[in-house]
Amino acid sequence: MNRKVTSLDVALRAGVSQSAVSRVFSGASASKSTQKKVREAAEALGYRPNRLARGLITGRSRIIGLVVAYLDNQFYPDAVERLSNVLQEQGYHILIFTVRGHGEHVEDTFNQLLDYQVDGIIAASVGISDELTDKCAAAGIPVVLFNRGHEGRTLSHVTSNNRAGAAKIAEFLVAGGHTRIGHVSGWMGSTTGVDRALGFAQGLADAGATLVGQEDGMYRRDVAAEMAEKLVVDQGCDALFVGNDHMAFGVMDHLRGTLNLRIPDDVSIVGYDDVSIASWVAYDLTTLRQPTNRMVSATVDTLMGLIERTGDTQHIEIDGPLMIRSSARRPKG
Amino acid sequence: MNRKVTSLDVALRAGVSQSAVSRVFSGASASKSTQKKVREAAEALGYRPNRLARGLITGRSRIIGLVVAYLDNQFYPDAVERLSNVLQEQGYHILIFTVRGHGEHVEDTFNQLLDYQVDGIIAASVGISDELTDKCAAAGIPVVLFNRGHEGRTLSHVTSNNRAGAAKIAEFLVAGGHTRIGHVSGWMGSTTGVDRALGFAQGLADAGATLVGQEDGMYRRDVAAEMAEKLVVDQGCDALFVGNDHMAFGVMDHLRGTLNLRIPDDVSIVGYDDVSIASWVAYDLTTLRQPTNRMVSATVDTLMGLIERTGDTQHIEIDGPLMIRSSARRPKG
DNA sequence: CTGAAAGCGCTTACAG
DNA sequence: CTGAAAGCGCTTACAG
Repeated sequence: MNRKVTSLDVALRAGVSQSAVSRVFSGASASKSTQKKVREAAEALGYRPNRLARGLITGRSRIIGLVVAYLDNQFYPDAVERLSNVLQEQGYHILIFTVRGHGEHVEDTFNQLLDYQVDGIIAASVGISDELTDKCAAAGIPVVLFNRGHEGRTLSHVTSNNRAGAAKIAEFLVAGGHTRIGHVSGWMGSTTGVDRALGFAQGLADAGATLVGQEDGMYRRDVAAEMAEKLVVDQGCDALFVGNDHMAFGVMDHLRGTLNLRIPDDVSIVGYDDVSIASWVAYDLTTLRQPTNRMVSATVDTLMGLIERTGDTQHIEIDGPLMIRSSARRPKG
Repeated sequence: MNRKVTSLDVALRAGVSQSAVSRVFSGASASKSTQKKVREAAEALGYRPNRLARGLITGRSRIIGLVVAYLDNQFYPDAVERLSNVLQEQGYHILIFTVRGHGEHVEDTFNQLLDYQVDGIIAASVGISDELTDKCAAAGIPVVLFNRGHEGRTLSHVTSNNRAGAAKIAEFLVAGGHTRIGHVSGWMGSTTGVDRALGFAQGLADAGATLVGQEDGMYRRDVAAEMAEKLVVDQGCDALFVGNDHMAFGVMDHLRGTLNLRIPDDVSIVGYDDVSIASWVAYDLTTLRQPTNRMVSATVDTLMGLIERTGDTQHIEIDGPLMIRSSARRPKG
């Protein structure tokens, strides 16, 4: 294994100074002839600038820390892929940290992220404490929450319009003629879970209906299935809004497979996210689509604005459409 | 935003030299009293060592580059999560690069990875050209292929035993009484696709059966569905081995949803991977389980051995069990 | 054990 | 435009 080739090696071969080499690769001014000599020497030697060294001096690592949980919920790998693509286009790369959903180790994770001198942090599906917010602020590292809101006004966040979306679902279910409507919520320790539950309740109220029951599905298939059974069997619900698609699939499997109920004949099911599985015929789930592409763009734009100090803290909510499929009874006419 | 706190700040406050601070944090020798003074000062100042600076001098970034495609196939996010967890335990972190499945941009991706001075590279579901292999070797960066083999002997790789696994499936299908057996293969441009096809053909031959037809599913749901239709409708297959679960779900959806066939009554379907969706009752897919945990451990162990120069190139194939569920007819008795 | 010094591979004022 | 020099925040021989 050969010694690493550095800018000095290139300089020697090209017959210019090391600074000249640096200038060529950092896009600073350099004459055509210097450019040419340097590029040829670099090519011959297989030289590429060391980004860590560059980062040390510029204070920009071009690394974005991404904290993510729930990778078994297809929404997240999909979002990670799109975030990665958009960030790569801008010359940034993702250092990924996986955590459990309910907030353990998040602090430790953030510390490690800061050690790596990331230029910014995207926290997907993870809540952030005030201390952590302060610490990042003190370190000058901008944070954007993806698919999670934040109580305070200090952190940027990008979500779909969870309240409006859930209200749309409520309206749809009532219009479908359902009278015993229940909600298997997302984890009520998350803003997303809370906002969807709030919006749903409000939507029902606006349509003159009431919620028969609500249980916390904890974003888990098994828990959601159990809660759905409680709502349907014990409380006689004939329609369920399930807080995300991932849980909704578990609910459908349990209702059909174990309880032998028909969907939507016996129970209507509506989810939230519109992950690609939702359109698979085995589920054909009616669900509110999260506008992932626009959420991703907004997240990256916000983060870049913060990093480059051209933008400010943003709280963005994007409306998504209801994807009407066959898992829930459709309104007549 | 405060200026970054450095080891010098800590040294000043603790009344020791900057080297002493460094020693405390790098675990080199330091007296109890120095340790104490430094830790207190660091705590008070909120100091944490800059890993980039450390990496510059040690030549170890503690970053592992992970190149991955097909994130819509649940096998990969699952593997990424486990790789990330195991690596994190060892003090490494993952810089993630997403690429398309069929090998474009892989070269560019690797270059960027090298720019970041990664200590090693894991390529999941990505093939590597010989030039790329050489380049990484020249840079002294070890590469381990995950879930892909490699023609040459120079690259380490970890897979399940694709041939044995596929042979096991062939045996199972023949024992189930099927006589018209087809294969929707994984992309034949990948070693995984090829090995499974080879093993399947061999398994059939060993069981005294022959393959009715084989089509390339390209690891895509839609393509696989189309090829399955060809095999079943045009060639009268009554059993299909589909090269991975992700395609198998697409095939099942198409067969049941569009062609109105019953599984396994009309057609038996067997997949490969045993992603968690496979056990969902909507599919209940008979499939060969990839031993993901062991593959991940083997991958990380191999990579660590290479990085620390304590280990050698490895070619590891791990056997996985056939998970018998209801998507394929079971042998009698 | 500990401090002063050199150096990792770059970027960036500063003169010329 | 270009080179010499300082410096980013660390680690690590080298003396003491």
